[in-house]
Amino acid sequence: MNNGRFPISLHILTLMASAEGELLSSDFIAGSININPVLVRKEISNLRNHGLIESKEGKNGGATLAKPADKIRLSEVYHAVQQASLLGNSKNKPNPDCLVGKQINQHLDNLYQEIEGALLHKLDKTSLADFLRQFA
Amino acid sequence: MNNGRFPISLHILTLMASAEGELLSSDFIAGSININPVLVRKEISNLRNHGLIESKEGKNGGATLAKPADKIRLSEVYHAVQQASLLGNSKNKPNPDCLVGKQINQHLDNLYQEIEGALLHKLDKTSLADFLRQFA
DNA sequence: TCATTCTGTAATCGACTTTATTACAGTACA
DNA sequence: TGTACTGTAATAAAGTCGATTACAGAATGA
Repeated sequence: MNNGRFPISLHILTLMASAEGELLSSDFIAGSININPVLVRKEISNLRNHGLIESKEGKNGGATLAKPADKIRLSEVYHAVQQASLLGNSKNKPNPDCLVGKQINQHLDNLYQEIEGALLHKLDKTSLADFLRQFA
Repeated sequence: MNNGRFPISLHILTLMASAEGELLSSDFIAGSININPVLVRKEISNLRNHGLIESKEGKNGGATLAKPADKIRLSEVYHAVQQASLLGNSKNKPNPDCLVGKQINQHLDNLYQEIEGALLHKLDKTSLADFLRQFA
């Protein structure tokens, strides 16, 4: 997956969960994460496409959660930002004349799928509300 | 983690497991993975530092497993190549004046540690010999 | 001894990816 | 109708990854 995006998306969602329905501007969020506001808007756009966030344009606009924080699983966040395989698909084209090379990608894929299953199981057990609750 | 290295290291180790004690040259291995031999030697160097491989310099040199394939857990391979956090530590320095920003890295770290635990549990159950056994 | 065939390692380059930045159209509000 | 936002494209800057070159050192065997 695109490593840097998960923490950013989770940060955004955590801020919104703590704001309890208030609309947050991309500038405000960017100030908390300490990144560029355009990047925040891009992530918000992605999270919106995945049904986690609603946003409003224009003056006094901003974004907020599309559903209660206890209804958002961290596995959904993972799915929203996940692009590539977890441990990295070898983009190499191994030698097909080699017994190991010929089959390894298939076996790697199987292994990744198992591992990702374990990871998603964990993430599925934690809601955004659970995550927020840790903050003192 | 450095995504691309896990499959490469596992490929190397799988070749060695299938070669049963024979010394394999970096050129031969590179030919199976279809990457540059220098990269192979770098990975071998790393795996050697982690006690998984032994190598011999000079003519007719090469590398072989340092212990039987059924004594090598895939979790060891993961540890050998793992550098960064699984889901990616935000390298951002969040705003310390923000309640969420101030604490989020700590909570992200905790979350990652939990998830990584689940992942390692899976990888710990498979040995290199198990992995090789899948190859027809 | 000495040419050969390897490993080990550093250094550099190019390709690719990621993030920051600039720019600007569109929308809502007061 | 000015202001404060979002949405999005385009470009630039920075960082990362793999390939490649280069070369010293080690083991072998003729």
